[in-house]
Amino acid sequence: MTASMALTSSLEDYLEVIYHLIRREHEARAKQVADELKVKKSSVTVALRALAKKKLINYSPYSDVTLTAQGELVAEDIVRRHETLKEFFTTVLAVDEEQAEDSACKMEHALSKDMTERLIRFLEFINICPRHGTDWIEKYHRYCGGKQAACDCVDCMDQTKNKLDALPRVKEEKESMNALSSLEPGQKAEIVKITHKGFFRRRILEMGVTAGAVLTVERVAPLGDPVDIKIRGYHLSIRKEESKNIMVKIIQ
Amino acid sequence: MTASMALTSSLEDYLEVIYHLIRREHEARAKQVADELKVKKSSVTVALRALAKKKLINYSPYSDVTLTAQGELVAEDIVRRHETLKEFFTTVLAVDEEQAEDSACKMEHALSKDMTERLIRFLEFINICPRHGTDWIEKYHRYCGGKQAACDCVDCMDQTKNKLDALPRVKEEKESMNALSSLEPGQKAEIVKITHKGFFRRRILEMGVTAGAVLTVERVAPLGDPVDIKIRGYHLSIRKEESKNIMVKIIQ
DNA sequence: TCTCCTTGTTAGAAGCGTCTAACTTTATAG
DNA sequence: CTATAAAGTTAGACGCTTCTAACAAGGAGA
Ligand SMILES: [Mn+2]
Ligand SMILES: [Mn+2]
Ligand SMILES: [Mn+2]
Ligand SMILES: [Mn+2]
Repeated sequence: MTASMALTSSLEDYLEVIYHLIRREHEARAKQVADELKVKKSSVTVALRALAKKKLINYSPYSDVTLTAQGELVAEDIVRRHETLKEFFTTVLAVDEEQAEDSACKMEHALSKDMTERLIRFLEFINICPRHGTDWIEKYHRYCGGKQAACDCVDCMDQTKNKLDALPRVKEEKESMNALSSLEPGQKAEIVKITHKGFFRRRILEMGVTAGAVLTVERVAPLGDPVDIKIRGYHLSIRKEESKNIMVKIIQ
Repeated sequence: MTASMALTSSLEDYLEVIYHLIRREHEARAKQVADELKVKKSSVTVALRALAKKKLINYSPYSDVTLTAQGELVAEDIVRRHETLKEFFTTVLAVDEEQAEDSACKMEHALSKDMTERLIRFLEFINICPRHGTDWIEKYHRYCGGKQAACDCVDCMDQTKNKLDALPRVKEEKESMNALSSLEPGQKAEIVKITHKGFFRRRILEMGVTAGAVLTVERVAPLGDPVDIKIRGYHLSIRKEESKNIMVKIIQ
């Protein structure tokens, strides 16, 4: 509405890969996008510019890519379509992982909102329905494998009825990655990524502030500036501005 | 193997439309292809050249298009994928005709041989299995419609077992269109299409040999030349060469 | 601080599929 | 047989996606 027609299949795929990279690797770099999609780096540059123009990613040359709020929504939608198709292919058609993945990623671009929801409902139904359950789909697979003409309907009513509470809706549980600046005194966290560049990056790396290191927040000054932390036995004072670029994962 | 990599989605769609036009209208003309695919005539010309280069159609400028043996096979394959997907969408997901058609035609290009067969087996299974039959899928539709949490499993074993012989595999029954030259004396047929051009076409049209007219073969001379027919009350003698270009549908 | 390797960008090209505009061929109706 | 309409083709263009080749930036180690 504000801008930008629907995405092309190609751009959807770029966005999807960026989404996964951020989830998996904590950052999306052009090289990785290129590798995933098996295209050359220069093609990625073009695509990134297109996605940025549509306000789906934050992109400036030489720096890594993040998703805008809009981009996040669109990416989640694409992934949903992808996953839904893939689940149908693997659990119902018993297609192997690789082909399911492959076909899903080609077809996802043509799966409407409505059909996605219907397909999800269908997959749910297969899992939930107490009469046919997983068992039913297994019968189908046997029917495919052997030449058995139809199913051997004897054990029917005595099927598990308590499969209802086992319905495995994937809950996505977002990777909890925060900026150090957002922590409260007393909290413990593991450093995941330092997004600083140049001089300051080198300085804090030298002081032991590296990915994987565990820190504890000691004190936070009134307006959040500075933040005192304990790391590798030392005490360290970091300015708020700088602590925003240190990404951590909270530890209980 | 002999030539030509896999077709692009676009070319598959052109081929598919040509196939349907020949079945439905007895000939495929560029204009109709353009209308079906909602593209301009000039785009069709380009596509036809591409398909001809791949030896899937017989094409020469200004004349109508036919499928080669190869093209027929490929087209049938495309249609099979299309129909399979569409059937899944309509009968299982209960998607409306138009959207099913639309999505099927976009996704068909990414459905492998293997997956098509699996999907066909799945649709068969749903129809055949004596335990769940059509009823099962109807339950699914009710489950979608109302908020009913699962199905009401009471009438189970006593389901129709004789649905096996009602399995509705579409048998395709090819439209029987023959050349007049292939008929035996005594046979009756309706004229479907006259593929002659120019002078001769005008002449026989004037004599009442027009699409829709019904004729009876009276005599066929020793080597098939000439063929005597009765049409609109008149008798007519047509040379064998010329009767090859008069397409008819046999009437019992 | 300097050097070199990796990562990223730019420029220019190509293939595909489509379009518009102008032209040619074929069919049809007097 | 001729005039006109319809169908088909050609030429030139554009957008999208990708590529290759050459160049630029950034970072890690000497
Ligand atoms: Mn995809
Ligand atoms: Mn995908
Ligand atoms: Mn299609
Ligand atoms: Mn189709």
